Amino acid sequence: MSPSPTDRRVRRTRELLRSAFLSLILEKGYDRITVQDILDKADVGRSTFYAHYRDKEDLLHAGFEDIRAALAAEGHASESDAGGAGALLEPLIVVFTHVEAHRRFWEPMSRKGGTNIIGGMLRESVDDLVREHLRSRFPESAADSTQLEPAVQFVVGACMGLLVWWLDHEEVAFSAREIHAIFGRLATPGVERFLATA
Amino acid sequence: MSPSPTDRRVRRTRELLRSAFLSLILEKGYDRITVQDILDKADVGRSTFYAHYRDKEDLLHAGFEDIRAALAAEGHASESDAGGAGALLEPLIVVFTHVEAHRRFWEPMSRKGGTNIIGGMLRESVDDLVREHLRSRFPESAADSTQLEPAVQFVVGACMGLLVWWLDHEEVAFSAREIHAIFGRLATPGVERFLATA
DNA sequence: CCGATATCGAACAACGTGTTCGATTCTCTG
DNA sequence: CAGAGAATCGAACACGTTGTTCGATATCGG
Repeated sequence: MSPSPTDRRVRRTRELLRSAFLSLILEKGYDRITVQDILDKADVGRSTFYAHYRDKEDLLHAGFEDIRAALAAEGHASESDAGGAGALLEPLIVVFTHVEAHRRFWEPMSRKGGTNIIGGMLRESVDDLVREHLRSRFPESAADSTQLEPAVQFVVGACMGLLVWWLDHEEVAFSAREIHAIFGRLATPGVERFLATA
Repeated sequence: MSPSPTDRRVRRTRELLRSAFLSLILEKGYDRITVQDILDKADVGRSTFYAHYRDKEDLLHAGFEDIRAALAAEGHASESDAGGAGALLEPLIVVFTHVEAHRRFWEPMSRKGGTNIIGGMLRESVDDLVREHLRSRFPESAADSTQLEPAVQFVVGACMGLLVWWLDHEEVAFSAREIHAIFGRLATPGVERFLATA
């Protein structure tokens, strides 16, 4: 993806920007961050920023690659562990544990107003995970995308719905395992029935 | 909500702004609209706009009240029709038919980048609908909000997921009734099991 | 050491926002 | 229908943000 640049200055600059951006997200949320904020905190010249990234969102995408890759990897691991044995949707536990571990980062996702970019990126990862998982579990149904896709969108939407609510209500204090169990109980029966009848 | 103003000028101005705004949404999507765009199309003075609305979003909310009310009303009607008899989640058909009827308006909701405000407003309506419906169907479970809420968020998320996908893929060509049926098949079993065991 | 390259930083143009205020026009009421 | 009150106009303004440019300077890799 990003073939580590040879020049030390480039590495330095990108690292400064990336970490400044991250801490700003934790501190005030993505929407309220201004390019100037990033410049100040990273102590990097304005023109330098635009020499590396097109804009704020570009920087976000670049920085998000790590998280995305990590999630996908965990997903695959959990996938092959379970083989085809475990409960349907069991592999999605990685999403919940991941979000639990990076709660501070993902919390802004649930903010009512403003852009949903951060949530959108998590959604993409979940989307990939779910689609691949369902495809491998129901090879016959998977051929017909008007059969598989609705199920995928249904599961992803439901999952994101629960995630956002979970993040937004710290007082609820479910563990990742608990909320995932609830998700499983709610989603599994319908999805199984829907896709089993190929 | 908005106690129809007595002064004709006020009514006129608000109507001009509202309809200009709506046609702009249809034409270029919420995000790309500028206050100046609205002013030009409505042929209204700048200061006049700010005399009525705090900003773009305020205008959106005001204009959205109609849709919101309509949806809630349809929901209630469909609710009492079914009594407690019909299939669980049957009343949600109104959401799908509504979106189908106003496809042009809701389509921007599925745009990847940018704000999700429009979708958020639809979500709020669906949220109300679902919560009230589930509450009336499962009075015992409803008492415990850690029981009811996850189910609500699950259903709303799943519904929105399907809606967005549906809007985004005109080529799929499901009717409102069909997509709602799919939704029902996917959601009903899990929700019923989850909430029945009070 | 040196040529190439990255960074700096100030200045700039463009755009969007929201406010102000005096002049003008319209409406409701008595 | 007159006139007090209220709404509208519109231009100007201050402000913040964005993305670009360019010459001077610092730093790198070979």
